[in-house]
Amino acid sequence: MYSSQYWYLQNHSLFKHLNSSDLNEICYIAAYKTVRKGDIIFFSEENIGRVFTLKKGSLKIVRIDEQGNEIVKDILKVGDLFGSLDLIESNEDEYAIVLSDTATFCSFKAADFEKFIENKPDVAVKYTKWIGFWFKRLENRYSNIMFKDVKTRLMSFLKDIAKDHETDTDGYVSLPNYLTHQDIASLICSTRQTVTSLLNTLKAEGVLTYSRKEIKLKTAALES
Amino acid sequence: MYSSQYWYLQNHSLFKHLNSSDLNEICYIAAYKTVRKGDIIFFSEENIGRVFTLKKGSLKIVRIDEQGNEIVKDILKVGDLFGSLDLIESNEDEYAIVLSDTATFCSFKAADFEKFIENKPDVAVKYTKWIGFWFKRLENRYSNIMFKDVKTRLMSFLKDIAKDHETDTDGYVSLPNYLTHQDIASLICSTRQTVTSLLNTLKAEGVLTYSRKEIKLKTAALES
DNA sequence: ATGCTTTTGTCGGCTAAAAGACCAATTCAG
DNA sequence: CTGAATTGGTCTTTTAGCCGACAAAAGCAT
Repeated sequence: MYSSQYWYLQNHSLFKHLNSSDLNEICYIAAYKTVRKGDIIFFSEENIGRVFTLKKGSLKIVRIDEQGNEIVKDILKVGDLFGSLDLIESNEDEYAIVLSDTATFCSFKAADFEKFIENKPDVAVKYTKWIGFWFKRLENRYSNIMFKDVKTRLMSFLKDIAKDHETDTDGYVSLPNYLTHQDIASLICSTRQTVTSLLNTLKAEGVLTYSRKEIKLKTAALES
Repeated sequence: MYSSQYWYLQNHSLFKHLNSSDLNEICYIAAYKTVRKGDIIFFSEENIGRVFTLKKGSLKIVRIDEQGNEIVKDILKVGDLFGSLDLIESNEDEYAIVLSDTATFCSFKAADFEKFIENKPDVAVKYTKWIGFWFKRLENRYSNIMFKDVKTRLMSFLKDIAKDHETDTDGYVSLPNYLTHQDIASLICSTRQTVTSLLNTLKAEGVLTYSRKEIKLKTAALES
Protein backbone atom coordinates (compact mmCIF):
# COMPACT_ATOMS: atom_id res chain seq x y z
CA MET A 1 0.00 0.00 0.00
CA TYR A 2 2.97 2.30 0.38
CA SER A 3 3.07 2.75 -3.36
CA SER A 4 5.50 4.99 -5.16
CA GLN A 5 2.68 7.38 -5.70
CA TYR A 6 2.97 8.44 -2.12
CA TRP A 7 6.20 10.31 -2.18
CA TYR A 8 5.06 12.47 -4.98
CA LEU A 9 1.89 13.62 -3.37
CA GLN A 10 3.76 14.16 -0.18
CA ASN A 11 6.21 16.33 -2.04
CA HIS A 12 3.50 18.62 -3.22
CA SER A 13 3.15 21.61 -0.98
CA LEU A 14 -0.59 21.23 -0.99
CA PHE A 15 -0.42 17.83 0.62
CA LYS A 16 2.84 18.03 2.47
CA HIS A 17 1.35 18.06 5.91
CA LEU A 18 -1.00 15.13 5.44
CA ASN A 19 -0.40 11.94 7.37
CA SER A 20 -0.28 8.55 5.73
CA SER A 21 -3.93 7.70 6.26
CA ASP A 22 -4.87 10.92 4.52
CA LEU A 23 -2.51 10.04 1.72
CA ASN A 24 -4.10 6.66 1.55
CA GLU A 25 -7.41 8.29 1.00
CA ILE A 26 -6.27 10.74 -1.63
CA CYS A 27 -4.33 8.04 -3.41
CA TYR A 28 -7.54 6.17 -3.60
CA ILE A 29 -9.10 8.94 -5.60
CA ALA A 30 -5.98 9.77 -7.60
CA ALA A 31 -4.84 8.43 -10.95
CA TYR A 32 -1.39 8.56 -12.47
CA LYS A 33 -0.04 8.67 -15.96
CA THR A 34 3.17 9.21 -17.85
CA VAL A 35 3.11 10.55 -21.36
CA ARG A 36 5.58 11.49 -24.06
CA LYS A 37 6.58 14.63 -25.88
CA GLY A 38 3.90 15.97 -28.13
CA ASP A 39 1.15 14.01 -26.44
CA ILE A 40 -2.02 15.87 -25.79
CA ILE A 41 -4.07 15.89 -22.64
CA PHE A 42 -7.63 16.93 -23.28
CA PHE A 43 -9.74 18.30 -20.50
CA SER A 44 -12.89 16.99 -22.06
CA GLU A 45 -14.45 13.52 -21.94
CA GLU A 46 -13.10 11.39 -19.14
CA ASN A 47 -10.93 14.22 -17.91
CA ILE A 48 -13.74 16.63 -17.35
CA GLY A 49 -13.68 18.03 -13.87
CA ARG A 50 -10.23 16.70 -13.13
CA VAL A 51 -7.48 18.53 -11.33
CA PHE A 52 -4.00 17.65 -12.55
CA THR A 53 -0.69 18.22 -10.95
CA LEU A 54 2.57 17.88 -12.76
CA LYS A 55 5.18 15.60 -11.28
CA LYS A 56 7.84 15.63 -13.96
CA GLY A 57 8.43 17.53 -17.19
CA SER A 58 6.71 20.55 -18.56
CA LEU A 59 3.74 21.27 -20.72
CA LYS A 60 1.86 24.07 -22.33
CA ILE A 61 -1.79 24.87 -21.96
CA VAL A 62 -3.41 25.74 -25.24
CA ARG A 63 -6.78 27.15 -25.99
CA ILE A 64 -8.61 27.36 -29.27
CA ASP A 65 -10.60 30.53 -29.65
CA GLU A 66 -13.72 31.05 -31.73
CA GLN A 67 -11.72 31.88 -34.81
CA GLY A 68 -9.75 28.68 -34.44
CA ASN A 69 -6.53 30.36 -33.37
CA GLU A 70 -4.23 28.47 -31.07
CA ILE A 71 -3.53 30.58 -28.04
CA VAL A 72 -0.82 29.44 -25.71
CA LYS A 73 -2.21 30.23 -22.31
CA ASP A 74 0.47 29.00 -20.05
CA ILE A 75 3.63 27.01 -19.59
CA LEU A 76 3.62 24.72 -16.59
CA LYS A 77 6.42 23.13 -14.67
CA VAL A 78 6.79 20.58 -11.91
CA GLY A 79 4.44 21.14 -9.02
CA ASP A 80 1.96 23.26 -10.88
CA LEU A 81 -1.71 22.49 -10.79
CA PHE A 82 -3.88 22.62 -13.86
CA GLY A 83 -7.25 21.50 -15.15
CA SER A 84 -10.49 22.25 -13.37
CA LEU A 85 -8.77 24.19 -10.64
CA ASP A 86 -11.86 26.09 -9.77
CA LEU A 87 -13.79 22.89 -9.17
CA ILE A 88 -16.07 24.03 -11.94
CA GLU A 89 -16.48 21.70 -14.86
CA SER A 90 -15.75 23.37 -18.16
CA ASN A 91 -12.70 24.13 -20.30
CA GLU A 92 -14.06 22.42 -23.36
CA ASP A 93 -11.74 24.29 -25.64
CA GLU A 94 -8.54 23.81 -23.70
CA TYR A 95 -5.92 21.13 -23.74
CA ALA A 96 -2.31 20.58 -22.72
CA ILE A 97 0.64 19.57 -24.88
CA VAL A 98 3.69 17.88 -23.41
CA LEU A 99 6.86 19.84 -24.14
CA SER A 100 9.50 17.81 -22.34
CA ASP A 101 10.56 14.34 -23.46
CA THR A 102 8.30 12.77 -20.90
CA ALA A 103 5.84 14.13 -18.39
CA THR A 104 4.26 12.48 -15.39
CA PHE A 105 1.21 13.81 -13.74
CA CYS A 106 -1.38 12.87 -11.24
CA SER A 107 -5.03 13.71 -11.39
CA PHE A 108 -8.13 13.37 -9.31
CA LYS A 109 -11.71 14.24 -9.91
CA ALA A 110 -12.67 17.62 -8.51
CA ALA A 111 -15.86 16.08 -7.16
CA ASP A 112 -13.90 13.48 -5.20
CA PHE A 113 -11.53 16.12 -4.00
CA GLU A 114 -14.49 18.10 -2.78
CA LYS A 115 -15.59 15.17 -0.67
CA PHE A 116 -12.07 14.76 0.55
CA ILE A 117 -11.64 18.31 1.72
CA GLU A 118 -14.93 18.13 3.53
CA ASN A 119 -13.15 16.04 6.09
CA LYS A 120 -9.92 17.96 5.84
CA PRO A 121 -10.82 21.61 6.20
CA ASP A 122 -7.20 22.67 6.56
CA VAL A 123 -6.59 21.33 3.08
CA ALA A 124 -9.56 23.36 1.89
CA VAL A 125 -8.00 26.52 3.20
CA LYS A 126 -4.66 25.62 1.67
CA TYR A 127 -6.35 24.93 -1.60
CA THR A 128 -8.14 28.24 -1.55
CA LYS A 129 -4.88 30.02 -0.94
CA TRP A 130 -3.32 28.11 -3.77
CA ILE A 131 -6.03 29.21 -6.12
CA GLY A 132 -5.60 32.72 -4.81
CA PHE A 133 -1.96 32.55 -5.71
CA TRP A 134 -2.80 31.57 -9.26
CA PHE A 135 -5.34 34.33 -9.35
CA LYS A 136 -2.64 36.83 -8.54
CA ARG A 137 -0.35 35.32 -11.09
CA LEU A 138 -2.96 35.65 -13.80
CA GLU A 139 -3.74 39.17 -12.75
CA ASN A 140 -0.11 40.10 -12.96
CA ARG A 141 0.44 38.56 -16.33
CA TYR A 142 -2.51 40.34 -17.81
CA SER A 143 -1.75 43.70 -16.30
CA ASN A 144 1.67 43.29 -17.83
CA ILE A 145 0.15 42.70 -21.22
CA MET A 146 -2.02 45.74 -20.94
CA PHE A 147 0.42 48.27 -19.65
CA LYS A 148 3.82 47.25 -20.89
CA ASP A 149 5.15 47.26 -24.42
CA VAL A 150 6.15 44.07 -26.17
CA LYS A 151 9.84 44.35 -25.42
CA THR A 152 9.24 44.72 -21.70
CA ARG A 153 6.82 41.82 -21.80
CA LEU A 154 9.33 39.62 -23.56
CA MET A 155 11.95 40.47 -20.98
CA SER A 156 9.73 39.77 -18.01
CA PHE A 157 8.67 36.53 -19.63
CA LEU A 158 12.30 35.49 -19.88
CA LYS A 159 13.09 36.68 -16.38
CA ASP A 160 10.16 34.70 -15.13
CA ILE A 161 11.53 31.48 -16.58
CA ALA A 162 15.03 32.37 -15.42
CA LYS A 163 13.83 32.45 -11.82
CA ASP A 164 13.77 28.67 -11.74
CA HIS A 165 17.23 28.20 -13.18
CA GLU A 166 20.73 28.33 -11.82
CA THR A 167 23.02 30.99 -13.18
CA ASP A 168 25.91 29.52 -15.12
CA THR A 169 29.54 30.19 -14.37
CA ASP A 170 29.93 32.61 -17.24
CA GLY A 171 27.36 35.08 -15.98
CA TYR A 172 24.51 33.72 -18.05
CA VAL A 173 21.39 31.82 -17.08
CA SER A 174 20.75 29.04 -19.53
CA LEU A 175 17.11 28.41 -20.30
CA PRO A 176 16.17 25.26 -22.15
CA ASN A 177 13.92 26.36 -24.93
CA TYR A 178 11.11 24.17 -26.12
CA LEU A 179 9.20 27.09 -27.44
CA THR A 180 9.06 28.45 -30.95
CA HIS A 181 8.97 32.17 -31.48
CA GLN A 182 5.35 31.66 -32.36
CA ASP A 183 4.70 30.13 -28.95
CA ILE A 184 6.47 32.93 -27.15
CA ALA A 185 4.54 35.45 -29.20
CA SER A 186 1.31 33.80 -28.18
CA LEU A 187 2.27 33.81 -24.52
CA ILE A 188 3.22 37.45 -24.41
CA CYS A 189 0.43 38.32 -26.76
CA SER A 190 2.37 39.50 -29.76
CA THR A 191 3.34 38.19 -33.19
CA ARG A 192 6.00 35.84 -34.43
CA GLN A 193 7.83 38.49 -36.43
CA THR A 194 7.95 40.93 -33.56
CA VAL A 195 9.37 38.31 -31.22
CA THR A 196 12.02 37.28 -33.72
CA SER A 197 13.23 40.78 -34.31
CA LEU A 198 13.08 41.69 -30.64
CA LEU A 199 15.17 38.67 -29.74
CA ASN A 200 17.68 39.88 -32.28
CA THR A 201 17.77 43.42 -30.96
CA LEU A 202 18.24 42.00 -27.47
CA LYS A 203 21.08 39.88 -28.82
CA ALA A 204 22.58 42.97 -30.41
CA GLU A 205 22.26 44.78 -27.10
CA GLY A 206 24.20 41.96 -25.49
CA VAL A 207 21.37 41.03 -23.15
CA LEU A 208 21.11 37.48 -24.38
CA THR A 209 22.27 34.78 -26.76
CA TYR A 210 20.08 32.13 -28.21
CA SER A 211 19.91 29.08 -30.35
CA ARG A 212 17.01 26.80 -31.16
CA LYS A 213 17.40 24.83 -27.99
CA GLU A 214 18.40 27.34 -25.42
CA ILE A 215 18.30 30.98 -24.49
CA LYS A 216 21.16 32.38 -22.46
CA LEU A 217 20.16 35.41 -20.52
CA LYS A 218 22.80 37.68 -19.02
CA THR A 219 22.44 37.53 -15.25
CA ALA A 220 23.07 41.24 -15.03
CA ALA A 221 19.86 41.74 -17.01
CA LEU A 222 17.82 40.09 -14.27
CA GLU A 223 17.85 43.22 -12.13
CA SER A 224 15.25 45.95 -12.37
CA MET B 1 -29.21 38.53 18.97
CA TYR B 2 -31.24 38.36 15.79
CA SER B 3 -29.67 41.54 14.59
CA SER B 4 -30.43 43.18 11.28
CA GLN B 5 -27.08 41.99 10.10
CA TYR B 6 -28.51 38.55 9.74
CA TRP B 7 -30.75 38.97 6.80
CA TYR B 8 -27.99 40.39 4.75
CA LEU B 9 -25.62 37.54 5.24
CA GLN B 10 -28.45 35.15 4.66
CA ASN B 11 -29.17 36.88 1.39
CA HIS B 12 -25.71 36.24 0.14
CA SER B 13 -25.55 33.11 -1.92
CA LEU B 14 -22.40 32.08 -0.16
CA PHE B 15 -24.17 31.87 3.17
CA LYS B 16 -27.69 31.16 2.08
CA HIS B 17 -27.78 27.61 3.34
CA LEU B 18 -26.39 28.31 6.77
CA ASN B 19 -28.61 27.90 9.78
CA SER B 20 -28.96 30.55 12.46
CA SER B 21 -26.29 29.20 14.74
CA ASP B 22 -23.83 29.32 11.85
CA LEU B 23 -24.94 32.84 11.15
CA ASN B 24 -24.46 33.66 14.75
CA GLU B 25 -20.92 32.56 14.50
CA ILE B 26 -20.13 34.37 11.30
CA CYS B 27 -21.81 37.50 12.55
CA TYR B 28 -19.50 37.31 15.45
CA ILE B 29 -16.55 37.66 13.18
CA ALA B 30 -18.22 40.12 10.84
CA ALA B 31 -18.20 43.92 10.96
CA TYR B 32 -20.57 46.29 9.19
CA LYS B 33 -20.31 49.78 7.87
CA THR B 34 -22.22 52.25 5.76
CA VAL B 35 -20.38 54.91 3.83
CA ARG B 36 -21.19 57.77 1.48
CA LYS B 37 -20.44 58.61 -2.10
CA GLY B 38 -16.82 59.36 -2.76
CA ASP B 39 -15.65 57.70 0.44
CA ILE B 40 -12.62 55.55 0.13
CA ILE B 41 -12.08 52.11 1.57
CA PHE B 42 -8.43 51.28 1.86
CA PHE B 43 -7.34 47.69 2.02
CA SER B 44 -4.34 48.56 4.09
CA GLU B 45 -3.98 49.09 7.83
CA GLU B 46 -6.88 47.75 9.81
CA ASN B 47 -8.48 46.34 6.66
CA ILE B 48 -5.55 44.18 5.71
CA GLY B 49 -6.63 40.63 5.15
CA ARG B 50 -10.32 41.46 5.20
CA VAL B 51 -12.91 40.08 2.84
CA PHE B 52 -15.68 42.52 2.02
CA THR B 53 -19.05 41.89 0.56
CA LEU B 54 -21.28 44.60 -0.75
CA LYS B 55 -24.80 44.84 0.64
CA LYS B 56 -26.02 47.99 -1.01
CA GLY B 57 -24.72 50.42 -3.61
CA SER B 58 -21.80 50.11 -5.95
CA LEU B 59 -18.16 50.92 -5.91
CA LYS B 60 -15.09 50.84 -8.04
CA ILE B 61 -11.82 49.18 -7.28
CA VAL B 62 -8.88 51.37 -8.13
CA ARG B 63 -5.24 50.57 -8.27
CA ILE B 64 -2.31 52.91 -8.43
CA ASP B 65 0.48 51.66 -10.62
CA GLU B 66 4.19 52.41 -10.31
CA GLN B 67 3.88 55.53 -12.43
CA GLY B 68 1.10 56.82 -10.22
CA ASN B 69 -1.67 56.27 -12.74
CA GLU B 70 -5.12 55.48 -11.45
CA ILE B 71 -6.31 52.26 -13.01
CA VAL B 72 -9.94 51.33 -12.56
CA LYS B 73 -9.82 47.61 -12.05
CA ASP B 74 -13.39 46.75 -11.49
CA ILE B 75 -16.90 47.93 -10.80
CA LEU B 76 -18.72 46.02 -8.10
CA LYS B 77 -22.39 45.68 -7.37
CA VAL B 78 -24.55 44.18 -4.66
CA GLY B 79 -23.49 40.71 -3.65
CA ASP B 80 -19.96 40.92 -4.96
CA LEU B 81 -17.05 39.97 -2.79
CA PHE B 82 -13.89 42.00 -2.74
CA GLY B 83 -10.73 42.55 -0.73
CA SER B 84 -8.41 39.72 0.25
CA LEU B 85 -10.48 37.13 -1.54
CA ASP B 86 -7.60 34.77 -1.80
CA LEU B 87 -7.16 34.83 1.95
CA ILE B 88 -3.71 36.20 1.27
CA GLU B 89 -2.79 39.49 2.81
CA SER B 90 -1.66 42.05 0.29
CA ASN B 91 -3.19 44.63 -2.07
CA GLU B 92 -1.24 47.54 -0.66
CA ASP B 93 -1.83 49.69 -3.69
CA GLU B 94 -5.54 49.10 -4.10
CA TYR B 95 -8.56 50.80 -2.69
CA ALA B 96 -12.27 51.13 -3.35
CA ILE B 97 -14.28 54.30 -4.03
CA VAL B 98 -18.00 54.46 -3.40
CA LEU B 99 -19.92 55.38 -6.55
CA SER B 100 -23.51 55.26 -5.36
CA ASP B 101 -24.95 57.76 -2.89
CA THR B 102 -24.45 55.32 -0.07
CA ALA B 103 -22.95 51.89 0.19
CA THR B 104 -23.21 49.30 2.90
CA PHE B 105 -20.83 46.46 3.23
CA CYS B 106 -19.84 43.75 5.59
CA SER B 107 -16.37 42.48 6.20
CA PHE B 108 -14.63 39.80 8.13
CA LYS B 109 -11.03 38.95 8.67
CA ALA B 110 -9.80 36.27 6.32
CA ALA B 111 -8.04 34.62 9.24
CA ASP B 112 -11.31 34.38 11.18
CA PHE B 113 -13.08 33.09 8.13
CA GLU B 114 -10.42 30.44 7.77
CA LYS B 115 -11.16 29.22 11.27
CA PHE B 116 -14.84 29.32 10.51
CA ILE B 117 -14.69 27.19 7.39
CA GLU B 118 -12.61 24.64 9.18
CA ASN B 119 -15.81 23.64 10.91
CA LYS B 120 -17.98 24.19 7.87
CA PRO B 121 -16.35 22.34 5.00
CA ASP B 122 -19.34 22.80 2.71
CA VAL B 123 -18.81 26.55 2.97
CA ALA B 124 -15.16 26.01 2.12
CA VAL B 125 -16.10 24.25 -1.09
CA LYS B 126 -18.63 26.92 -1.95
CA TYR B 127 -16.08 29.57 -1.31
CA THR B 128 -13.55 27.84 -3.51
CA LYS B 129 -16.08 27.68 -6.30
CA TRP B 130 -16.86 31.33 -5.83
CA ILE B 131 -13.22 32.22 -6.18
CA GLY B 132 -13.08 30.00 -9.24
CA PHE B 133 -15.93 31.94 -10.73
CA TRP B 134 -14.11 35.20 -10.25
CA PHE B 135 -11.05 33.60 -11.73
CA LYS B 136 -12.97 32.79 -14.88
CA ARG B 137 -14.45 36.25 -14.96
CA LEU B 138 -11.03 37.82 -14.82
CA GLU B 139 -9.75 35.48 -17.48
CA ASN B 140 -12.60 36.39 -19.77
CA ARG B 141 -12.22 40.09 -19.29
CA TYR B 142 -8.57 39.99 -20.09
CA SER B 143 -8.87 37.76 -23.10
CA ASN B 144 -11.40 40.26 -24.35
CA ILE B 145 -8.93 43.05 -23.92
CA MET B 146 -6.26 41.17 -25.74
CA PHE B 147 -8.14 39.92 -28.73
CA LYS B 148 -10.93 42.37 -29.41
CA ASP B 149 -10.69 45.92 -30.66
CA VAL B 150 -11.74 48.86 -28.52
CA LYS B 151 -15.19 49.20 -30.01
CA THR B 152 -16.04 45.56 -29.34
CA ARG B 153 -14.67 45.89 -25.85
CA LEU B 154 -16.79 48.94 -25.17
CA MET B 155 -19.89 47.15 -26.39
CA SER B 156 -19.30 44.06 -24.29
CA PHE B 157 -18.62 46.26 -21.32
CA LEU B 158 -21.99 47.90 -21.80
CA LYS B 159 -23.74 44.60 -22.43
CA ASP B 160 -22.21 43.28 -19.26
CA ILE B 161 -23.73 46.04 -17.20
CA ALA B 162 -27.00 45.74 -19.08
CA LYS B 163 -27.35 42.14 -17.93
CA ASP B 164 -28.40 43.34 -14.50
CA HIS B 165 -30.99 45.81 -15.72
CA GLU B 166 -34.53 45.52 -16.94
CA THR B 167 -35.28 46.56 -20.47
CA ASP B 168 -37.49 49.64 -20.63
CA THR B 169 -40.79 49.81 -22.42
CA ASP B 170 -39.32 51.71 -25.32
CA GLY B 171 -36.85 49.05 -26.27
CA TYR B 172 -33.93 50.51 -24.40
CA VAL B 173 -32.08 49.32 -21.33
CA SER B 174 -31.34 52.25 -19.10
CA LEU B 175 -28.02 52.07 -17.32
CA PRO B 176 -27.36 54.50 -14.52
CA ASN B 177 -23.95 55.88 -15.24
CA TYR B 178 -21.66 56.89 -12.45
CA LEU B 179 -18.62 56.52 -14.61
CA THR B 180 -16.72 59.17 -16.48
CA HIS B 181 -15.39 58.41 -19.92
CA GLN B 182 -12.02 58.27 -18.28
CA ASP B 183 -13.23 55.52 -15.96
CA ILE B 184 -14.71 53.52 -18.78
CA ALA B 185 -11.50 53.95 -20.75
CA SER B 186 -9.54 52.62 -17.83
CA LEU B 187 -11.83 49.62 -17.45
CA ILE B 188 -11.67 48.59 -21.07
CA CYS B 189 -8.06 49.59 -21.29
CA SER B 190 -8.26 52.46 -23.70
CA THR B 191 -8.10 56.26 -23.61
CA ARG B 192 -10.61 58.94 -22.73
CA GLN B 193 -10.69 60.40 -26.22
CA THR B 194 -11.24 57.07 -27.90
CA VAL B 195 -14.13 56.24 -25.58
CA THR B 196 -15.77 59.61 -26.16
CA SER B 197 -15.64 59.36 -29.91
CA LEU B 198 -16.70 55.71 -29.91
CA LEU B 199 -19.72 56.54 -27.77
CA ASN B 200 -20.58 59.16 -30.31
CA THR B 201 -20.21 56.87 -33.30
CA LEU B 202 -22.38 54.33 -31.48
CA LYS B 203 -24.92 57.08 -30.90
CA ALA B 204 -24.77 57.97 -34.58
CA GLU B 205 -25.31 54.31 -35.44
CA GLY B 206 -28.41 54.38 -33.26
CA VAL B 207 -27.13 51.74 -30.90
CA LEU B 208 -27.38 53.93 -27.83
CA THR B 209 -28.19 57.29 -26.33
CA TYR B 210 -26.42 58.80 -23.41
CA SER B 211 -26.28 61.68 -21.04
CA ARG B 212 -24.07 62.27 -18.03
CA LYS B 213 -26.24 60.21 -15.76
CA GLU B 214 -27.42 57.37 -17.90
CA ILE B 215 -26.67 55.33 -20.95
CA LYS B 216 -29.62 53.90 -22.87
CA LEU B 217 -28.66 50.87 -24.81
CA LYS B 218 -30.95 49.56 -27.55
CA THR B 219 -32.17 46.13 -26.50
CA ALA B 220 -31.76 44.90 -30.06
CA ALA B 221 -28.04 45.56 -29.68
CA LEU B 222 -27.80 43.04 -26.88
CA GLU B 223 -27.79 40.10 -29.28
CA SER B 224 -24.68 38.67 -30.89
C1' DA C 1 22.00 12.84 -49.67
C1' DT C 2 17.32 14.61 -51.16
C1' DG C 3 13.36 16.73 -50.81
C1' DC C 4 9.45 18.47 -47.61
C1' DT C 5 8.17 20.91 -43.47
C1' DT C 6 8.85 23.79 -39.81
C1' DT C 7 11.10 27.55 -37.87
C1' DT C 8 13.61 31.82 -38.21
C1' DG C 9 15.05 36.42 -40.40
C1' DT C 10 14.00 40.82 -42.59
C1' DC C 11 11.52 44.44 -44.85
C1' DG C 12 7.96 47.96 -45.88
C1' DG C 13 3.28 49.15 -45.85
C1' DC C 14 -0.58 49.92 -43.03
C1' DT C 15 -3.80 50.89 -39.33
C1' DA C 16 -5.88 51.21 -34.78
C1' DA C 17 -5.60 53.79 -31.32
C1' DA C 18 -2.65 56.49 -28.16
C1' DA C 19 -1.12 61.19 -27.25
C1' DG C 20 -1.36 66.06 -27.39
C1' DA C 21 -3.83 70.37 -27.84
C1' DC C 22 -7.78 73.27 -27.23
C1' DC C 23 -12.39 74.49 -26.54
C1' DA C 24 -17.22 73.78 -24.99
C1' DA C 25 -20.36 72.16 -21.76
C1' DT C 26 -21.47 70.81 -17.02
C1' DT C 27 -21.01 70.57 -12.31
C1' DC C 28 -19.82 72.29 -8.02
C1' DA C 29 -18.48 75.35 -4.21
C1' DG C 30 -18.75 79.51 -1.94
C1' DC D 1 -24.69 83.99 -9.33
C1' DT D 2 -20.16 83.48 -10.46
C1' DG D 3 -15.79 81.58 -11.28
C1' DA D 4 -13.02 77.34 -10.87
C1' DA D 5 -12.79 72.52 -11.71
C1' DT D 6 -14.17 68.62 -13.84
C1' DT D 7 -15.89 66.27 -17.80
C1' DG D 8 -16.88 65.79 -22.65
C1' DG D 9 -16.03 66.78 -27.86
C1' DT D 10 -13.18 67.00 -31.85
C1' DC D 11 -9.20 67.88 -34.25
C1' DT D 12 -4.39 66.38 -35.78
C1' DT D 13 -0.07 64.06 -35.15
C1' DT D 14 2.54 60.09 -34.06
C1' DT D 15 3.69 55.41 -33.27
C1' DA D 16 3.88 50.60 -31.86
C1' DG D 17 3.50 46.76 -33.67
C1' DC D 18 0.47 43.82 -36.80
C1' DC D 19 0.40 41.75 -41.27
C1' DG D 20 1.79 39.87 -45.73
C1' DA D 21 5.47 38.43 -48.50
C1' DC D 22 9.50 36.05 -49.36
C1' DA D 23 13.99 34.01 -48.44
C1' DA D 24 17.18 31.44 -45.72
C1' DA D 25 18.16 28.01 -42.30
C1' DA D 26 17.30 23.98 -39.60
C1' DG D 27 14.92 19.75 -38.65
C1' DC D 28 13.10 15.46 -40.17
C1' DA D 29 11.82 11.51 -42.92
C1' DT D 30 12.57 8.30 -46.48
